[in-house]
Amino acid sequence: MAAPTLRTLARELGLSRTTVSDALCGSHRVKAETAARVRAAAKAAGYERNPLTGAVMSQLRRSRGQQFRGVLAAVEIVEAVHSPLAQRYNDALMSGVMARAGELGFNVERFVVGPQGVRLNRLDTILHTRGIQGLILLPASGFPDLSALSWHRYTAVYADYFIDHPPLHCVCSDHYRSMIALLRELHARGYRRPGLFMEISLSERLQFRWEGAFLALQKYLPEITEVPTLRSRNINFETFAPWFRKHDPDVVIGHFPDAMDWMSACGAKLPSTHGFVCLNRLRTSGNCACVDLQTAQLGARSTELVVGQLLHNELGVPTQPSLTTIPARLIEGPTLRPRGAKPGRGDAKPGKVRAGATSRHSTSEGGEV
Amino acid sequence: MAAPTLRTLARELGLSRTTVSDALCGSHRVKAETAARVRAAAKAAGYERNPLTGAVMSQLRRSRGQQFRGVLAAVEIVEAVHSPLAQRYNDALMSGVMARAGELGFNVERFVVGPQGVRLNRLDTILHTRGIQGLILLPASGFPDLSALSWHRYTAVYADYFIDHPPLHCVCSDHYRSMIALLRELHARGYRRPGLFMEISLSERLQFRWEGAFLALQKYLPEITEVPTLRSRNINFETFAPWFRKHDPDVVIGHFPDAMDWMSACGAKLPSTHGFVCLNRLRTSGNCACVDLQTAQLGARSTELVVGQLLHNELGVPTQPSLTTIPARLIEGPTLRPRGAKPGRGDAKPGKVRAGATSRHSTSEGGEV
DNA sequence: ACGAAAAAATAGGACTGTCAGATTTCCGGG
DNA sequence: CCCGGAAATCTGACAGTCCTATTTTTTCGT
Repeated sequence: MAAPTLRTLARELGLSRTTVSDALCGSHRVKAETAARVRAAAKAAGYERNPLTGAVMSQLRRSRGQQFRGVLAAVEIVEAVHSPLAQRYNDALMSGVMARAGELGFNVERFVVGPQGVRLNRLDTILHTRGIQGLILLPASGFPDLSALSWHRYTAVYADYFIDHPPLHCVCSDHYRSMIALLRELHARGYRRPGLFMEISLSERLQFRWEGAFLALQKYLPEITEVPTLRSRNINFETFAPWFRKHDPDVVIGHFPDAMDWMSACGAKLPSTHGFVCLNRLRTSGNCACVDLQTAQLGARSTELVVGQLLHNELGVPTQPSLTTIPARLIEGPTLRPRGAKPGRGDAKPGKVRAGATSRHSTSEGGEV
Repeated sequence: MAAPTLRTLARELGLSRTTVSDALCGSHRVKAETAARVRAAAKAAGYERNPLTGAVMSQLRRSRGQQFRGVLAAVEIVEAVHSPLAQRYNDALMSGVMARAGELGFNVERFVVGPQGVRLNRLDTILHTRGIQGLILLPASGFPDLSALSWHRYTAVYADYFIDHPPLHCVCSDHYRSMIALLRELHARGYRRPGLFMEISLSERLQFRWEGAFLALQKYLPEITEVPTLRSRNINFETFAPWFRKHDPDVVIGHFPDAMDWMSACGAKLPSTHGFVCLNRLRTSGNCACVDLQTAQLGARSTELVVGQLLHNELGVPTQPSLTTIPARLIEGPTLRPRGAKPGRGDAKPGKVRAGATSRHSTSEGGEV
């Protein structure tokens, strides 16, 4: 006897194929009693749905007609005040989200949760009544808890490193790899005493990824003089200057562009005697070399993930959350000497990558930082 | 305007959809003149046939709706000999790939590229004639170059950290975060002198992620005594014993289970005086605590990514490659004392996590390692 | 030159599972 | 008894293929 199909099964049961399909997918549109009956019959008949056909049919049915496919929610969780930087970061993310969502046929609506916006259970209601199923959660300070939402109705991505309530897929910049690539590039330009300053709160938030990569590569790059990291709760001229004067790094890496002034005040000339790289482009005003975290790309990829799951009807919390990362890019600026230029001081040799295993890495990842 | 389909095109041309389909497939059943006319119209209308739908329909028609499945290729690139460990790793990946592929309606075929298998351009031909479009590339040693394949025909994922020829999406274990979580867990169990040994080649391959996380957390965990990492081209008893005797770590972390013997030979008792964690479960024989890299999950996620792109007809090299990671898990074993147990030596205090920011991390990521 | 048979070209039907929208069934209140 | 609304169920349309049916064209013997 031939393998049973949806239609065969439906005829046997005296139901329509749709009802059978819905019943087997656990749709709420079917009466529980009927669904049970269908499942029993399917099991008895040895029916197995063809998942590939199902996927093809699904996208077929959806793509029919006009372009508009639905609405995504961009959810911002604001506990207290929102720093201007966080706001700029979220705006950059959103530009990527909107662009890709538009390409994929979705509209995006922004919601703010917290004291200044709606409460969580109110959001749940709004999303439900509006029929919104796809959520993009913008980075929140601390450890946001969204477990109160009815997750069986939504599919979501958190645009930051980690969320545990509930454990969702995350999308974030690849800080670790970016630091590795940055140091390799600086090394190739002849810098031999890279120094890193870092506020402890920032470092903790990223699980020390900037610093971990920095510490590891200090050990592995050839001819490096290890400059200890300046680690502090509060980085300002008073904490920076003694560290800079004592260890005299030939290139300084850190989050605050103010460091350029501090370096100058200590007698450094940029870029002739010393270099500087800011770790976040959004903090700069375009007057120094910096790392572009590719924020818009992150937003775009987040959107792709959510839409992909939406189109396959994958709602709820994922069984195994994953983290998707995108490498950052080095933006050139007047605070770094280019490749091949002569170092400004005697203790470093002209920038040429040494042969060996590391140089192969350097070649393969040279374009990005 | 909606995307043109076979039927729209046929109506425009005043032909039946069958004729159009045959014409586009270059069937001899259609008059050459008609075929040319159809191809011109298809190009003008921007018609693109959905190959996956085509495959589904074809098999559906032939096999009377039996269980049709698409096909994915799992490609193994073997330069010379394949170490037993690499083989076991790939097999574990494959089990995850096969399982998820089955759920999604795909069969998987394994191909071996290299001296022992087919050449790259031969693979290209095979995949083309078989109509295979989805590729899962298993980890290869070194820096594999697959740019010779006709990438406009395929969508692929590399199941390792990085590939640049061509730059594809990658899926890999999150070694960095796993080390962070592992150290937090060891700290919570009262260990205060963690020591890491690492072969340089291994470390380089992973871009020092194990070590980077280790170095960073040594700085940030409270009450830690920093034990320098044992770093060597070749780790054996002769290199291990002096390091172990000199620094006396209270828990040793590394890839080789042999270290347990070396520790015993130096007078250590596991787990009463010292602990040990192997960094790769596949290297152990189940007699020690170890880190499970979640290999099957990685295979599953890789498959999801490839299938997702296939269903959306997204072929070719991605515009922006991304890296997807999954955290590893700590597997308990007789070489670690449990949480709350008393340390075996006087220099460490009972295992209680200190209050503060780090403890929140520890709580939120405690389950995984 | 004509008609029948052969050949070539094109058209039709059936097949899968899904989803939006239509239709039917059910139930309580007026 | 009927109306309104909700719940449950059904209908139709959709993709590309391939086998078969139908139409059109060509061939060829008389």
